[in-house]
Amino acid sequence: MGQLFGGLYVVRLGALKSVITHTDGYEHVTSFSNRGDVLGSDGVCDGHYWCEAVALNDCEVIRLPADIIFSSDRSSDDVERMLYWASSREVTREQAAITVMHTAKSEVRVARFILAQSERFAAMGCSASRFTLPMTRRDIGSYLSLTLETVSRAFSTLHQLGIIHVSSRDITICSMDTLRTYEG
Amino acid sequence: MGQLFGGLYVVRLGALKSVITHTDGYEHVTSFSNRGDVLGSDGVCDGHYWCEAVALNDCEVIRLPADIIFSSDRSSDDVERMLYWASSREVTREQAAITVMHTAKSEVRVARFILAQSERFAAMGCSASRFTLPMTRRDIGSYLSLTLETVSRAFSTLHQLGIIHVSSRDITICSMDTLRTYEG
DNA sequence: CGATGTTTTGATTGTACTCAAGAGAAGTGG
DNA sequence: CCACTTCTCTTGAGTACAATCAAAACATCG
Repeated sequence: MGQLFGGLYVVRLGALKSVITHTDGYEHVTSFSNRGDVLGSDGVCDGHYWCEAVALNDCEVIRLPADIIFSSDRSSDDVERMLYWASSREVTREQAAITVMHTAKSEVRVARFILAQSERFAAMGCSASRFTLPMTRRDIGSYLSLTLETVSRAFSTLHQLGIIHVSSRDITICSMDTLRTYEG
Repeated sequence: MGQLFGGLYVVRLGALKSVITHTDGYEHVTSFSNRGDVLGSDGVCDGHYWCEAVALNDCEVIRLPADIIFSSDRSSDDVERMLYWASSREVTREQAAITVMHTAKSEVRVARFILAQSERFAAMGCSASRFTLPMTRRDIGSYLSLTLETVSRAFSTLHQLGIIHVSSRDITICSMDTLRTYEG
């Protein structure tokens, strides 16, 4: 965080979280990254990274040096295109996160979060209905602007409603449709 | 909103708000813009504008066409630099907004908001301690993720504490230091 | 095994939302 | 100029929700 922009990073394996530490010590999780995601596009604008990436498990990350990305000969047009695409997706997710934060009920936020995770696992070729979350309840809470207790309670409620099955970080979605249409 | 990117816009006079309308009809005010601010940098990434700008009073806005900004000859380096600078500032403000949204108490959020407005008026050469807000309580609420009633109550509380003087949209900051250090 | 971190659950509290009503400001047309 | 409408703003009362404090079960790791 605050470091000079040195390039982009592509996640090849594992999961990470992006964290912004504010001056008052408060830490906010801004995003979770899986295989195929691009990290570091937050450093493109003014040449400094805004957030810090923390591995949630064993990771493998590939670095794309800045000079390759911004080479003056136009041999790297595809890289540049990818960069724009990545930062565009970042904006989309940020906006979506803000929307979710406004959605009143904590259970709905958590339901949407589980759904989003499910879709990302599916996109990686894994099961959409059974997966193990790589992050803690505290991380989820920070990401959704909730306390870890509230997140835990939301998981329990969704479990009791028979929508999902929860065993610590192992999640099984019992009724995908109910989860999708869940509005409290 | 959703329109093809056609360039950037510089505010020459007046005040505007940027609004994102979500699919469920919910409107969220993402920023307020004054003289000197740049609008439209949200459309750079994927070629479509994400939000809509609404004038809060009589405005004068200058358009910088896209082809001038992205001209292949490097005669427009200063424009390009301004573009990056503007989008960088956008990110900064967005991050700051997220932080403020996490600050628990509504009165603190409103206090910070008043302070930010004061600084922006000062930057425009106007008085930092006496100004008229161009936006409604509802707009402020949307921006700070509060209801208009809560915003109104926060103004009243800060008034009763003798920190500011409020008469509808006319604000007078009585004790700048107290406002700056206000933490509830 | 002890130590540390994570998760769950309970009880209580506080804050902001909701609903509601009225006052004030601003603009429209007779 | 004055009703009339339409916004905006304020204030009150009650409620709902998530935060907080607290404790115990569970997991992970050296």
